[in-house]
Amino acid sequence: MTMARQRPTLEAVARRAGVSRATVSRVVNGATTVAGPIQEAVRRAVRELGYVPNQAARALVTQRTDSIALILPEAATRVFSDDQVFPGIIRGVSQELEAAGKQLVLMLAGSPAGHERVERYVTGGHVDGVLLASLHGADPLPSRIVRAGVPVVCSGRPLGDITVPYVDVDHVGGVSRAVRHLLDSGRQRIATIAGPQDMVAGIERLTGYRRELRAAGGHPIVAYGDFTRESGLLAMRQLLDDAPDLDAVFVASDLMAHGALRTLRQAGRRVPDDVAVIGFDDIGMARYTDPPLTTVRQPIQDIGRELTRMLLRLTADEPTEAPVVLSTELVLRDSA
Amino acid sequence: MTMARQRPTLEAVARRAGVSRATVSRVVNGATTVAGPIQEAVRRAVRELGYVPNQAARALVTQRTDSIALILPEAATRVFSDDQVFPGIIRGVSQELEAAGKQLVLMLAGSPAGHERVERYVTGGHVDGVLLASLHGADPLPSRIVRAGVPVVCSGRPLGDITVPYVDVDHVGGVSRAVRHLLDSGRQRIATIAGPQDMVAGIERLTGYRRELRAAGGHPIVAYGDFTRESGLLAMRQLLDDAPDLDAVFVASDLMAHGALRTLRQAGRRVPDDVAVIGFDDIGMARYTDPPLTTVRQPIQDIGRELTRMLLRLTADEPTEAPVVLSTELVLRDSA
DNA sequence: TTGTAAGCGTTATCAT
DNA sequence: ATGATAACGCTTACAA
Repeated sequence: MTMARQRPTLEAVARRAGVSRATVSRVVNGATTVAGPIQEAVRRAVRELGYVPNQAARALVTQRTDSIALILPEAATRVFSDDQVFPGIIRGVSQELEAAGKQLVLMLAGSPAGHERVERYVTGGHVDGVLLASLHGADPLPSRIVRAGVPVVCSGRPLGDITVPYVDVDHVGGVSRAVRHLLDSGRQRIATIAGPQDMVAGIERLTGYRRELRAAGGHPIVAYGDFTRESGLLAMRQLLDDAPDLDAVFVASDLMAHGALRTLRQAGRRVPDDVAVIGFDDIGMARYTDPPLTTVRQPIQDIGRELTRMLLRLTADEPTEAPVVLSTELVLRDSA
Repeated sequence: MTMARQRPTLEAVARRAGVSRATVSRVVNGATTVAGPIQEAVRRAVRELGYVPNQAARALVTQRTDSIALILPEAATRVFSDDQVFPGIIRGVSQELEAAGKQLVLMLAGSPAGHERVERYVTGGHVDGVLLASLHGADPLPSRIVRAGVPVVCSGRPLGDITVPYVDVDHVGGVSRAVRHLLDSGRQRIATIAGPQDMVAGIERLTGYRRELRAAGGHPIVAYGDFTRESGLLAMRQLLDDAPDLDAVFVASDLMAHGALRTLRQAGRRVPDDVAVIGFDDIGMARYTDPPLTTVRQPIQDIGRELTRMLLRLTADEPTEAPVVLSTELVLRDSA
């Protein structure tokens, strides 16, 4: 039943329609220079034979594949958690790609082996360009891909290599505003739950906290998480241990903030009365926590869109792109 | 900076190493028939030039791409929710594919346009085979892809076309056990929150409930959800409205069960004392609900692995595969 | 407007 | 063991 039938080629269609291969190619690719009746005949032959162009052959000559890879150097479990940041980016990317008629190819690369295979895949010419998000440390992947002549755009400033075009958000500015808000509302002992320090987002948000606090003569109190809810829950416990007198905490992601909220409740601290909490991201969930979360909003979906637009320009051979930094905004709800 | 340098070809490597293209090809593909020193020279040339084989050219002649598509006809938001079923399948698929040295290409197709592009992509020869999950209604996609000569395996029996190989779980058996357990523990008014009726999983689980209940002379009480937590929450409300005297509910997914639990608490019903609850899936979260959820376990990751093994056999031209049905098991925790 | 023919970068089949 | 050379299926000058 499956019967892997020989796929019909241009040649076959041409014979059936009684024209040349070139003409069939023209019709298939929507050229306007083909006479009406002949177009009709070709289309019929295509339909009857169930012809679909062989992409490998087409790519070989055009040097284009009309698809774009989005690489996430993360394990499946991580990407598909309830952290709505990845989905937001993916949605933005999908939208722009859809509009451009390009296909999105999503690739996860948790393991080192996966990392390598992904590199071979994209440098092997399977895609016209690459979007890279959630980079850890000074990952050599971006510069490797660039060196292979494949256009790349990163989400978040890449740590090692500054020459790769990227889209990022104003982490420091957003965090500063958050900490200042805490300060302005009279908080004295402001702690933070920082993100992983091998990722720009983690680093920058901690920098923003430190900078603003120092400017106010405050004393940093830091615990670290990895952007997961569980890690936020744990980090908050540690914070409570280290500094039982804290009265505010800036948490580097909403998901971690959610975990922190749980710990605070278990510890009998009222939010925001005893402890004010501010998150970062403004994912959908932030409205539904108890109490609703005050947070630094980053335009997640716009990141995906901007990334994609930049990459499409790059693949269209437009000149090198300057980094784009999107702005963040403090969203006041009830937790601070 | 980006300088889309001409990618070096086999030809270039051959010239540099002072050998023929054929020899380079042999070395690159790990043939053992090449003399040591020559191998060395070729490898050096490859390194110096940064040569990477052009996959389009290779695919054109070998008719293989060494990559497999996993298509999810769902929007990004849906796939990347906190329903851990998708990730589980993806993880299983990744494992098997990794072992086989094949690349996973994940494709989401929420919109009709996306649907069509995905079809063109896979029938265009970008991949050696296709895994299809989360099919809705009598989606023509599987048979279309089969007709194009590309091997396909579906997760869940496809609704329209029975001729496509698939892997599924014993929904009916699992649900029967769950309902029987409820009956055996003396429950009298057993309701259900069913899944979407355009998906096998939704249909079969409802069938299991109906069948078992009817056998016991019971009276079905049904509300419908779409496998999301929110829909479970709503459906439970409706159930409480329709049948305030219910004392048990079988919910067709753990995520919906989680929503239902919330509604029950809000309504002041104690679980399991007033109302017993049984879910389906046994995702990680099921241990952490309050109370921990009794549920029908399906081996999610194994589904992914089995799917992949089956597809790999198919692409290796082994004969048509009979459907595989994995068994389910009732996991007793505290909610029933 | 249509056809002819030259590649695109590999692999694979022959010879040598 | 190595090298010519013919495909693979398509696009695209260039001719007609």
